[in-house]
Amino acid sequence: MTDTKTKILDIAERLIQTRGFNGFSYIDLANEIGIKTASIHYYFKTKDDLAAALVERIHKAHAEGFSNIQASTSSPRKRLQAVIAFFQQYAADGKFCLCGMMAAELRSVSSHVSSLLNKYFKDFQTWLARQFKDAGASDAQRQALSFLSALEGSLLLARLRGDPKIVHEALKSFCKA
Amino acid sequence: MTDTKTKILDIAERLIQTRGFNGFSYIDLANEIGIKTASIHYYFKTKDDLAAALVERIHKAHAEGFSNIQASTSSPRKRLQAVIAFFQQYAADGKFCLCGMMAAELRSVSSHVSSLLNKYFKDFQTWLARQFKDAGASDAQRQALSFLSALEGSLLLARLRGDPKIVHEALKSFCKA
DNA sequence: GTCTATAGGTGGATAGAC
DNA sequence: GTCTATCCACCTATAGAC
Repeated sequence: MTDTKTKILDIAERLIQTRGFNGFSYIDLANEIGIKTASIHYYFKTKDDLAAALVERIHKAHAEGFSNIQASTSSPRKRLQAVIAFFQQYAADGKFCLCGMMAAELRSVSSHVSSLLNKYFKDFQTWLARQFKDAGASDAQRQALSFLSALEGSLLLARLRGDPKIVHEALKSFCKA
Repeated sequence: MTDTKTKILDIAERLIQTRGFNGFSYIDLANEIGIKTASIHYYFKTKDDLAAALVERIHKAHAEGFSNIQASTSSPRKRLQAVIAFFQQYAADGKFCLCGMMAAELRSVSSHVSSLLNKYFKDFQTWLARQFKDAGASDAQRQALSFLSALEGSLLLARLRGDPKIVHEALKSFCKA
């Protein structure tokens, strides 16, 4: 049996990825878990605290995921392919990137959360840059920025069009060059 | 003196680009204009009607803008540069793309608005593909998709980091090849 | 930890007067 | 066209009992 705090995080993560931070409420969480909203406040005093916990949790999870890819996959191009496949699943599930969503709704979160989002994307870009550098690119940082941008943008378009393959299509060129 | 309906559209456009569709209310519009919320409902019966009008208006405006660039700018690469400069101004103003924002908040709008968003991006991609084709690319449609994705994603990152130049940086490679 | 109860605010939307 | 008045639903958050 999963504990309540984890349940809250799991459901909130899914709801933000599908509906956005301003598109769900504590009542949605409470109803799905079968508790009352007051109990959610016991774990996360404010909605912004919940947002911060979610960004930190997904930052950690993705960092571990990237680390695993680094260890298990031989070539930099194949590592990038693995990342694409992972995020394409978001689109297939009707989800957007959690941090991308919050970056869109930036004005609705505190500067603390905004700072956590910045850290998430900075680490993501650094990992990507390492792949491009290992592949022999001279402008690894810029390529990493382009890849990251195209990933976020293609997730938006893929969900809008109901076609997850768009993510792979938009990022294809980065794995060939 | 601008008429009320145009004022509503102008202010709503800015608020959606900065705060998102779920991040502003009829009271925000009414306060800025100096009227009451009931008067907003006279022009736009529901918030979704307002959303639809905004997507259609910006679709038309951007189509005309692209048409002007097509007529006034000689090379396809320079035309893409002009588009980048236009959207980079959004980031400089702390704004995201209106249609990108609504694509993120997709679950909060009707299927009618969702359909209008699809049309907007389809036309955008078609115009971009024409530029890549004119520049001699064999995979113009795919390049257009990559460009569009990177544009949307870089707008998110540029605003988050408070650095508009990121848009130009992320799209640089498309204007060089 | 979870509950009841409630505060206190904001949301979109409508009816009908002017 | 714009207003007043109002509805009713929803939201985040808190106090205090169990």
